[in-house]
Amino acid sequence: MIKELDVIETVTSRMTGDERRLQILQVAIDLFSQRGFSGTTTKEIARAAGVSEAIIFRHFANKDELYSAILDYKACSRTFQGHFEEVIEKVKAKDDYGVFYTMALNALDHHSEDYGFLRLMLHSALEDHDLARMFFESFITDVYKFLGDYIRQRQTDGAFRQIEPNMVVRAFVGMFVHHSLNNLLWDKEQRLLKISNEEAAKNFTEILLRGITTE
Amino acid sequence: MIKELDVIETVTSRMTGDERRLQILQVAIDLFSQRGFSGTTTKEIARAAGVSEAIIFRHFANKDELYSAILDYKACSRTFQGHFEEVIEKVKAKDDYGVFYTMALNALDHHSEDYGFLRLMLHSALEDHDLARMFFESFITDVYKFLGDYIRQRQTDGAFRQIEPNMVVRAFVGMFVHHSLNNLLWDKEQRLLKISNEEAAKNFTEILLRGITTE
DNA sequence: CAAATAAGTAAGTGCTTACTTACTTTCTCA
DNA sequence: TGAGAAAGTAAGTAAGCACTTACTTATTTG
Repeated sequence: MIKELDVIETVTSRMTGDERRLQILQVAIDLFSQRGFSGTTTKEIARAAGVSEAIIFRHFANKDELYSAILDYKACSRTFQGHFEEVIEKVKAKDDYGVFYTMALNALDHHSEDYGFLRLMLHSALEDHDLARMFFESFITDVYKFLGDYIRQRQTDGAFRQIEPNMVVRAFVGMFVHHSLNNLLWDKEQRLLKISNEEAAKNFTEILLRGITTE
Repeated sequence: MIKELDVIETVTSRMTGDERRLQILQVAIDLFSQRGFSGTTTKEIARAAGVSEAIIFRHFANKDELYSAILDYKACSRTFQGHFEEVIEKVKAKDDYGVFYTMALNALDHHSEDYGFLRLMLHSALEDHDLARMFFESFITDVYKFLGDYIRQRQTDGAFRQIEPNMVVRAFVGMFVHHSLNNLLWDKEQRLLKISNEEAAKNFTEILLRGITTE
């Protein structure tokens, strides 16, 4: 009996400030990604976090600051980081297939395991929020620089045709981002194209590489 | 003096029911595409249409019906239709470059001249509204069928490699849709890649065709 | 162990929202 | 030309919104 009470007390026991703050933030991220900023009420967030509305405003001055806090959170937790490491080896080895395949597969896997992230980015981009701007500045530009540099190098090697490198990146990124977006937004049952991420990455990479290598 | 009054009266004169209904609808489409459904108030719509809020509810039973009416409007005005006609000639001539180039250029031009349309579709897809479903059913599936059939045919001709045709469509559509989305959402100043629609369509088509033709 | 501190709540506040009512102005045509 | 229909409005209403206040409970610590 005492044990059961203990368990309940543990489960139900109050959190420290930081714990609660983080939990509210995660709940908010989840809800914002589903319904967007203006589509989510503070009442809903409170309910989902299992607390009263007032404690949300103890941790965040207002609703906007809640949105802004996601920025720091995402910037620190760096979902974006560490995505290149695996690819860098392939770059050093000038393994064209490896570079593009790994890049695509990593992205596709990340998208399918955290599809809330894509939704959050789309919402914040449509709402013209800083979160989208930061994502662009800190990640998209990096991808273009990273892949662009590789393509430039392989062009001077004579391995790739002379095309504007960023054009090539745009084409390639487009393939797998559109694929994820398609499965997330329009064709959730994947009626048009049901395929594993590996298969998709393989096909995209093959199409691109044949498309840009010198014959 | 009388003339000036006349002009003012003409400009300010009351509309017929149908005219007003249509105008409200167009104003609503514009605002929904900017701010989304839950981010737009009926008061804002009324203000933008230059009428009192009450007349919105004379024409549309509630805010939801306003959203639904866009469905019929867009379905009738068929922004989607007539996009294939130009391509059909190229298909008949088995002009591979023409087919894909025209397809891409048409889409890119359409996106850049009506970028509100893309925003509206994204919003409604994120909000899981019927509008997005209809767009998918009536247009996206058509594109996949149309291009997919062409690819299948050219595969039996021995001109294209054996790849899942819808995979090829996904890759190609991805290139130009992502390009438009990128310019619309993340890189409005086109800092990463400033290029004409013609140039983009040309490059995308070349990459794809080299990627899928038999060597 | 008591006092300070921090986590928590119930019940509000005033403002905004979608939507209505009761009334006025303009147009149309018998 | 005048009555009826349709376009329009001003001024609401109740519910919902972001946010606050005044107070209660639990946890830490000198």
